[in-house]
Amino acid sequence: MRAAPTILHLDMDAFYASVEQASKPSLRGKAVIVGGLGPRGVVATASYEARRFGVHSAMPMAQARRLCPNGACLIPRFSLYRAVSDVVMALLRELSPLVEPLSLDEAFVDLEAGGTAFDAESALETGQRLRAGILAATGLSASVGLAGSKMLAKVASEEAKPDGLLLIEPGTERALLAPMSVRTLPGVGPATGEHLRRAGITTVGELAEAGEDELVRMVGRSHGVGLYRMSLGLDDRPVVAERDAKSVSVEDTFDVDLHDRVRIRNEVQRLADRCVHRLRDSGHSGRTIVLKVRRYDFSTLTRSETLRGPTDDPAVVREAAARLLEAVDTTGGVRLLGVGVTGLADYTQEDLFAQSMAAEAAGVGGGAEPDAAAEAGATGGSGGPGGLGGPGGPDGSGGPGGPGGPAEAPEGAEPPGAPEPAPERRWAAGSDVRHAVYGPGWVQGSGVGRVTVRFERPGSPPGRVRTFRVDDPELEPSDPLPLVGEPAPEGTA
DNA sequence: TCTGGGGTCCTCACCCTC
DNA sequence: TCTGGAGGGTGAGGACCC
Repeated sequence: MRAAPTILHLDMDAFYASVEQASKPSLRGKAVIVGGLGPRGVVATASYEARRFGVHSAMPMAQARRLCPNGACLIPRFSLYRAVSDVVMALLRELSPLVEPLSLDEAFVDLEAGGTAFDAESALETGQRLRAGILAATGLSASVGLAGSKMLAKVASEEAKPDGLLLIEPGTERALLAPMSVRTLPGVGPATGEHLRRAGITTVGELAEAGEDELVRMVGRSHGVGLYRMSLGLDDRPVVAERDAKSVSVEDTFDVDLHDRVRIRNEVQRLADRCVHRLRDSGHSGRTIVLKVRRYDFSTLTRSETLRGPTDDPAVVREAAARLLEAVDTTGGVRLLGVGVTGLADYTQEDLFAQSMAAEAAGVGGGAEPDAAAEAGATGGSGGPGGLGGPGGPDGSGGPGGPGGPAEAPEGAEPPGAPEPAPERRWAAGSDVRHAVYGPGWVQGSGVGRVTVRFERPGSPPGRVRTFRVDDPELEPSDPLPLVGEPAPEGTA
């Protein structure tokens, strides 16, 4: 165990919701819920004001709305969160070269490696300075945990929330951890927590008393040994600055279950293309293609296929995904589809020989019916128009919550040859806009051909609300404004 | 009105090779 | 030649995290 508490864990408080409150002055001090707004959306983050109503992450958005009917429900704006996160991570890198980001709003820092702290006193000073720096640079509060290991530093920041700092002195770990819930420990989720609870173990102290052998018997070798060590406060995992990605995947949950086999095939192709796009963006190729299907009853299955060599060829990934789909029974409906690539290589040179061998081995182009044939025969295995029955035909539009996921068109109703009418502009709640006359603002709500915009910006007083037709030519989507640094011009709001 | 998206890691089963 | 075990690769699923 480390002698000095020089591992720092940073956790931004209710990050997405705090960014929204900072960027939308009228929401400060109010309940804000960020997440998917579609019928199957879930909460990504809730402000502390919303948490008082019982709203929390991963809760279905519909339930959150019931608990907190007056809360502002907004779609996430990842580009803005990423920009704010970049500012925070840059501050961390001034403290040490060893910064391990866990997500946009969390990171470990090895202060000793950076020479910024060597004992409790210097660590505390560094932590306070960091929190002040983050507040000045972003306007946001952060919680900091300091300890001799990653696990304890994370526990400390959790205890310090919100807007606090806590240092765990060496030697006090076991006493501090003992009364805490086993769920405090990383790696103990609902399933393991329930498993342990049934064995009469609910606290970290009871975990330590159970002993390593008993824990290994209960939850397996790897997990058992790790749990026992953590229950004693032992954790020697180093802070790792660079981690190689191991997989790339994309998935979509549909507002309404898909039944039509042709539509399902098309969605898989679309996902395969998106996945390859992401794969190429990251400079990787990959060898194993994974298809994920979540059925109407929430049961999830995966099918995978390993090629002879890595690929980033969209056609190869599409074909593999299509082959995998053929082996999956989708009768009853599909709520989610996903395509992923694992076994990543950091080179992208196409090994055509490997691909052709793999395709041959799998029977593609070698006499088995090609996918094009399936494409042409629109009946597939779904029994033709019977697939239309489905879930009672809700329109799936759900008002203004459009971009939450792919909206389900009426199945089997392919677009006719007639020219398509111009699609109605959709304004997602929370998204940034700019009006030619009133300037920057954000969408407060939209429906029945109208969109309501609040005109305010970071640093301005709470702004006025105005309503426009959704097709108002003077209203345009815009990029988010920075939270700090751009003074609000006179006359705003 | 139930349950997102993008990941990592672990376990187990099965097959094949040595 | 047969058999058993070790070990790697692959495929599938579960748990967990943010």
